[in-house]
Amino acid sequence: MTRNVTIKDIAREAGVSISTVSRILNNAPLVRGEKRQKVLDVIEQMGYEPNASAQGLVRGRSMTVGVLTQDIASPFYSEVSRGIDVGFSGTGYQPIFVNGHWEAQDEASAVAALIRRQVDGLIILGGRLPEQQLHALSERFPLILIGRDVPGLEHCCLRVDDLEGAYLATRHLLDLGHRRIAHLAGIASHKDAMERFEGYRKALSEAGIPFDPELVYEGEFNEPSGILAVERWVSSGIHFSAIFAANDQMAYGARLALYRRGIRVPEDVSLVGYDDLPASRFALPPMTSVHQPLFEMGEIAAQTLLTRLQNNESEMSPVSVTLMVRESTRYHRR
Amino acid sequence: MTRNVTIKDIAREAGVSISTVSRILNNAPLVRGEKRQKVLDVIEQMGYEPNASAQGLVRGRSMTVGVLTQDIASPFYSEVSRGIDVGFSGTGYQPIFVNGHWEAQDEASAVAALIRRQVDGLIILGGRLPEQQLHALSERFPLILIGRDVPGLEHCCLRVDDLEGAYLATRHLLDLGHRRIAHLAGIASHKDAMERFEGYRKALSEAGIPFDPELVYEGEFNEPSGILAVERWVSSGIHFSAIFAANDQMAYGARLALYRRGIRVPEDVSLVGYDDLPASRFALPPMTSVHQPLFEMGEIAAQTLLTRLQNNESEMSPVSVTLMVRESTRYHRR
DNA sequence: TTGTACGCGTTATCAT
DNA sequence: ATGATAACGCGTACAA
Repeated sequence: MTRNVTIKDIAREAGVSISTVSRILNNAPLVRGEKRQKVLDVIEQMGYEPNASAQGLVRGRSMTVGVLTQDIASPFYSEVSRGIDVGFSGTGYQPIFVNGHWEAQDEASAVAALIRRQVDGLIILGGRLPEQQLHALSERFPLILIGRDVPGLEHCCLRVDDLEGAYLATRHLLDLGHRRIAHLAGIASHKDAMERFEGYRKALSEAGIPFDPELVYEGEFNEPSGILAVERWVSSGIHFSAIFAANDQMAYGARLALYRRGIRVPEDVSLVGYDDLPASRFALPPMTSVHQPLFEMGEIAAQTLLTRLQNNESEMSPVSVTLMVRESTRYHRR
Repeated sequence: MTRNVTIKDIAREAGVSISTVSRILNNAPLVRGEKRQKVLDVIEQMGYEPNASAQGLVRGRSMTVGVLTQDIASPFYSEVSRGIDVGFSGTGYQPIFVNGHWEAQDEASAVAALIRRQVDGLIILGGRLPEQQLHALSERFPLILIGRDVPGLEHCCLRVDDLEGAYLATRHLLDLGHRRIAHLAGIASHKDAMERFEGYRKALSEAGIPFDPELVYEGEFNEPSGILAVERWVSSGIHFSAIFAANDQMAYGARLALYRRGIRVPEDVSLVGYDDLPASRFALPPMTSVHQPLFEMGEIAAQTLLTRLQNNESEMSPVSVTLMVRESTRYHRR
């Protein structure tokens, strides 16, 4: 509606040239004290804010970074996003969040939108963009990949050891005496889902327990999948004393289905999730889960990108997973 | 790293002038078919993307809208954000999300950042910006306010009737025969918290039940508050057969505290939440809650802003709340 | 110490 | 049908 105030307006009002105003704004050293104060007053009074587009155009840097997430409303991504947000706050860089919905098509157009907006760097969470495109992107600007593992882009990838996390979870159940451990797997095309599956199998085989495909259900990383899995197992008469879910949301669904069947947790069945979402601390009972430092991962991604934007090399601090043992798991009496 | 491809590059490569390229990009009608194809090929091959900053500068519109939320990771805000995101997808407008953390200071600087980025419109969710500043903002560009009720800006405010929602919830419990209904209130400085409190009192007084301040606990809209409230009530020997929480997160905390005390839901105590977060459908037991159409509110906000950006007047469709009755509430036997 | 003038990439208004 | 050119708001090399 109202036109924005420009440097030219300030200059006219203060009776100086635009370059003087510009210099004051960028606090260059050579400006007379008196005139300086006058101009600052006018800026304050007129409510001037510099035009970032124009600044970006002339400086060649937009001071924005793009963040491609897959689902803005998923508790998983929003924790990471919060870390990214905090990591950039006060740095002058503004993160712009866009959604890819796990569709290479959507992701590509979202990235195109970011490029049009001249982002200086890019953080990508998960997704299905072809590796070739990721390589191309890393040529254009600093790139951070979370939850992907791309050959040749190792220095860009912030990875957590999903196999290790799943191994820890399964091992924990084994140590408690469980032998029939069901696995609520994630979407097969997601790399992390497959690695968690691998970790599960690794722990099993180490313990000398034969793998039973009947105990595996491929879910979609959401609550209804967990319900369906339990329904399937129970109605098929498949026995199990524990469930390891590839993420917390599926575990929540499984928890509800068990409740409906009158199967108690942890008295009858132990339950382990993955992600350790904030809600898991308040689940009934508080749920054992593999903790990924989501918030910290966001912060690390932001900080690493930041140093690379300043043309400094930097290693990416590795992050490790830990098993948060709570009350949804207990000893299995033979 | 690599410089971006510009129109000038395309023009040189295709052997035409920059105005021709620009015309083709904006599909102006008057371009020769042969030359046109040649240019399109070059654009495709060089991977050109228009510079949105430059476009914004000359057009006076940045095609971005600002969204000021308070906490990017809260399930409440992320549902609304998702609606906003969907509402703008495919419109050419790009929403930029920033966080205010419920601090007028942070909010003001976040808004300033958005103004520097030349947003064409603004959506503000909650927050504590002084009404005077909101008025000033509404002078600059189309403004939508969610969860606030500012005198003089009624046409900008997307409100849900919090008093009505709380009334419905409390009334539901009264209809089930409950007489001692505890209220887990929200932060007193939040308008919606106070309205929910009012709705609770209104239902009570209509039913001829005297208000008992002992039954009210002021929480902070998070899970630990719910735990503390129940601890306080139970340890003080205060009797109640139902709890109405001013949001779902506090209800989750209360649920856990009841569980720890061996108090069953709904057999011993009925529990009603507010917000109807996605997780409430999968709570143990699935939780009765006041549903606000968060996603739809985001969509409505986006659509309304969109039409106003095109200088069309538009009323804001009102949204209504509904009580989702699930399994955490049941009849109270006298 | 301060002002003038150019260029960033794009669109739009002129000529041609 | 196409090409030169003036803006848009800002930073900065250069001139004064």
